[in-house]
Amino acid sequence: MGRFRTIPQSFYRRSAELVARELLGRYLVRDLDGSRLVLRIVETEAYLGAEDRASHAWGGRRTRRTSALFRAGGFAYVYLVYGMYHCLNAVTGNKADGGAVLIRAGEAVEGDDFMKTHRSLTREPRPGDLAGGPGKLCQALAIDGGMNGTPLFRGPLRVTTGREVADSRISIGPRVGIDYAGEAAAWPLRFCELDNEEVSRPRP
DNA sequence: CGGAAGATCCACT
DNA sequence: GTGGATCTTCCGA
Repeated sequence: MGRFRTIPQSFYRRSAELVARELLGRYLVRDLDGSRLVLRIVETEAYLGAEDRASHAWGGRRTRRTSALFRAGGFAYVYLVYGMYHCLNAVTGNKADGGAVLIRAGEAVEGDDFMKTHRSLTREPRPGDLAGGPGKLCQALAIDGGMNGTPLFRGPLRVTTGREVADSRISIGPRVGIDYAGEAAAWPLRFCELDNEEVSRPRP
């Protein structure tokens, strides 16, 4: 039995809020060209689906872009933001729920040299440089739209067990970059490991 | 069919 | 702290 044991699909078939909290401390493993890159997840955000104005599934709208979001929990939802960066989500709940967890930041555990290359960093990485934000994280692991809809419970991009982060070590705050979402903008659905340097700005 | 906006990041002042 | 990059997607006309 290896160090990184893949988490089964059933883990994701629960509420986005719960999955977001419990993804902290788990490992995101990426197989690429015979190498293995591993990030420990330190920041997530839950998106609740139809009732959540910040969610791409708001109002139940289902478009070409968001179709993966309406699958059963456990699949990746990857989309392009601002024409330049990709964001990785884990779909949660049951089919057609529209819930998801945005994986916002991680700390490198294996393969940091590859991540550094993927991020086009020349100098020595400072805290947050490698994967301290959703766009950076996807660059570090070479994740793009081609991984949209792929399973996270098997295959070249997957989530594995890891030491659980205690409640007392989790800070909770409003989500980032969703000021347009009205009331939902204030909902406490962002989860970070307390005092972790890789967490993105603004630090809660 | 046009326009606006976006779950971001970086360089610059 | 501010603005620019960059382009797909979506909605309204």
